[in-house]
Amino acid sequence: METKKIEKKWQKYWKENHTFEAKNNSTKEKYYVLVEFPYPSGAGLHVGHVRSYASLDAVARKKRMEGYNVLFPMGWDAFGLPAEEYAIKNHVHPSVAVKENIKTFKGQLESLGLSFDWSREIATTDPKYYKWTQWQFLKFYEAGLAYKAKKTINWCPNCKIGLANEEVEGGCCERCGGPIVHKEKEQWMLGMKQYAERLLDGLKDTSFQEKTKLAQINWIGKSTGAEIDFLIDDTDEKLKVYTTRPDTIFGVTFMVIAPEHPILKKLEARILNMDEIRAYQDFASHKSEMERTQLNKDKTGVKILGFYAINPVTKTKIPVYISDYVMMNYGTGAIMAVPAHDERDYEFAKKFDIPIIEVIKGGDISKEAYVGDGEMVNSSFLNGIETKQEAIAKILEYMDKEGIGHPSVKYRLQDWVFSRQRFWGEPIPMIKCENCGWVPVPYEDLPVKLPNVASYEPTENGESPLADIPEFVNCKCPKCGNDAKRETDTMPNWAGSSWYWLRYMDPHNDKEFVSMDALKYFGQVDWYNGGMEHATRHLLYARFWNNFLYDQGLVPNAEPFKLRTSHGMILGSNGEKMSKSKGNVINPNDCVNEYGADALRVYEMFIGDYEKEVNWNTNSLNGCKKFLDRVERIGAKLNSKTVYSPTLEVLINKTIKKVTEDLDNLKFNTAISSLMILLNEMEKQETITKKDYRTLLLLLNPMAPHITEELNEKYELGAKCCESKWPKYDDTKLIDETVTIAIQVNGKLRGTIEVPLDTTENKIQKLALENENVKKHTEGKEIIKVIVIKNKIVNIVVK
RNA sequence: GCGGGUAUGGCGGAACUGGCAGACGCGCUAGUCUUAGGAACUAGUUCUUCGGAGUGCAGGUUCGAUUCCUGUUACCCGCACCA
Repeated sequence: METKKIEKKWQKYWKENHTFEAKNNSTKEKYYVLVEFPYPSGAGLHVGHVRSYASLDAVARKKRMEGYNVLFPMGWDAFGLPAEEYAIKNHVHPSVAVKENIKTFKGQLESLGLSFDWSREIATTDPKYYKWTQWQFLKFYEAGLAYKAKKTINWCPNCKIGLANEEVEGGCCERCGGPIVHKEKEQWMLGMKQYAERLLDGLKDTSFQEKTKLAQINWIGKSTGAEIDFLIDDTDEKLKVYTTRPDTIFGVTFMVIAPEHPILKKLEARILNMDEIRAYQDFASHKSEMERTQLNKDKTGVKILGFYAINPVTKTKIPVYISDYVMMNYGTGAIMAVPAHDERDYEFAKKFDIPIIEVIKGGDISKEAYVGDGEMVNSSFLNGIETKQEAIAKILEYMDKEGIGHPSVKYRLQDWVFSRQRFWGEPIPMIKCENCGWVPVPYEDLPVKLPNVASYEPTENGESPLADIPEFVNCKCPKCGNDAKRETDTMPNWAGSSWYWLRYMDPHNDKEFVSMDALKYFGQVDWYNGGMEHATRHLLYARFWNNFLYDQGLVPNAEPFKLRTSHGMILGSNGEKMSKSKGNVINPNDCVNEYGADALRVYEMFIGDYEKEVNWNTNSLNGCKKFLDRVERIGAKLNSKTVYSPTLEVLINKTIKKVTEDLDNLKFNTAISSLMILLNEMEKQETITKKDYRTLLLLLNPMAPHITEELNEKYELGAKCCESKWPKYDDTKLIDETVTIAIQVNGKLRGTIEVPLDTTENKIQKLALENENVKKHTEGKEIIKVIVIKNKIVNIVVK
């Protein structure tokens, strides 16, 4: 039978027999394998998806054979801009395009024979799904963690959309690449910052790959320092600063506050150069994020005339500047500047001709700021202290006693901007009432559905297109019954993916977002694989969300994922990222048509180190096809015996061990190469036994599920592979009876000898010295030492 | 600037806990069979002046280093005026 028919045949069999459906009330131990669900783009499946799905499919299939009740689900992360843009152009509801795309994607995934449990398929755009996304938003709201705030946000003037920090790349919009500006806007926020420490700490309870943990730690950006109050002269007003170096307080010669700092408003009456300040504020806000970060060497700012700050330790008057190198959204939006020991402060001081006081010995402050450690000077009671830790401890003790400062911890992580001014997202289920303020949509009224309309363009003032739809906007206040208006912002793309793995556990439940029974049984995701590009954003949002649900008693574990792994990208054969414009895109469909799904799967697992990016190579795909053809052809050598061939027994046992371990350790490439080695050896035999062949097929089945089932059936070797037990190896049969021992002279290989296993060291040494070639290299030389490592190597040291 | 990673044949990559570097595959070469082959099979394939030399480079530890240590270079990724 030809490949295509075989593959269709087995795909049909699995579907009709519900072979891969996980059971919710199983007595078996569960194993939850999760791959990131795709955004169903019009372009269809990418070979990169296949790499991840095929590899984790092999894991899932093997775990099933090992006796686990495996949950391996798939769904669609289908909200997002492309569908909306398509809708704007063609005036069709985005759900229409999404439906089409899902159909294409699903067909492609099915043609690969991936063992997803399709009975649990979900889509974030399905009202039955986003009802519960909205429901969970209300939980955040009730807990005080969802709030509306006027925020200086990252605004993309091109997309007319507010972006989270996570969506800004180098000052540019991640989507359109255009520059980001700052804009004040009322936005729904989720209080993620409060969870910073938890998110940091929770990493200890996961076995994420180290690089993923580090990316998260970096992103959360914890820093330990102190908050110190500087009084403003002639007032009770305080300027609170955050610093990691309170020990340098005697070196403070000026202060800098962010241009948006509220104290400017408060002390407006005293400020003599308010015009100049306003002009600078204006200049800073119109500067794009790009300019603000990239031209970072050139410091700008304005000295505030009209008040001073008082150094709480030295009681000296200190001038205050505004400058955009201080950010309002980090720390307190104000810093104490120590130009002698901070590069940025140094540059600013040089530019504005501010004095520089050295308080730590070791550098040359006429040339640059010295940021290293050293002896404290010009610092009153700190003088003479040699280490940073000691100096910080002493000054903090002093500050605490005097009530002027205290230790403080800050995080880079910000609250999550949860509003988007877009149509194609989950409506935020809130209602604004003149009398009652913000009122949540009652639970029984969920979901707040997206309406059917003709135009999907954002409004000119940047509001969601929903704002232009009176039938959607106008409603009654659930509390007082008066006329009210619906929130027209929608949730960000990350919302639906922040809990989807939970819904898979109980996808058809219309009473609860997931039943507690299902949650308790399936617990955490055992193995979650996805792209490295999601190591910070998606993974942090998801962990935050799950930690919150845990605090609400809604899920039984704080951390959602035990293990997180990432696959490397697949690049075009020219080493560049696959893209239409470069003409190097490989379509998985074409590969399946020409080589078969099994060959594509095996190739993508064999292609190289799973975690590294790799160039596509169609020749190599063909090589994998040839391997499968050889597996098929060797069936002709079958004899009727049901034990292992003695000549193959050790190798088969070794191969079982290797494949078993490799599939658990992301080493898909060497798992396959070990099967190739086994096949090579089988081809050298006159005949092979049924047991030899069946073991090969069972081991290969997770990678190449169709052809192995077919051959297993054809030669009547036993139960269906997918319904059989994973082969076990015999520890006592892993070692060959003879070993080859290398003989070195002065560390250089001069010969090898074959000896029975566990030959004594004396005997080996004797044999080694008798070796002809070895003699040649030892003749006339003094043998100083002979090192014999049993079963391995001999090294003869001569002079 | 900070944090992390990588470096092995023509190519993708193997190598357990320090013990025969280059497994496995691609490509290439020669041959067999064929009307033909971009099929299949067989043999070979790190370089070499045939002494040796070889895992980015320079050292070190060791009987022995791709593996451990010190220094260094290149490239890749993440974060970045974060106080």
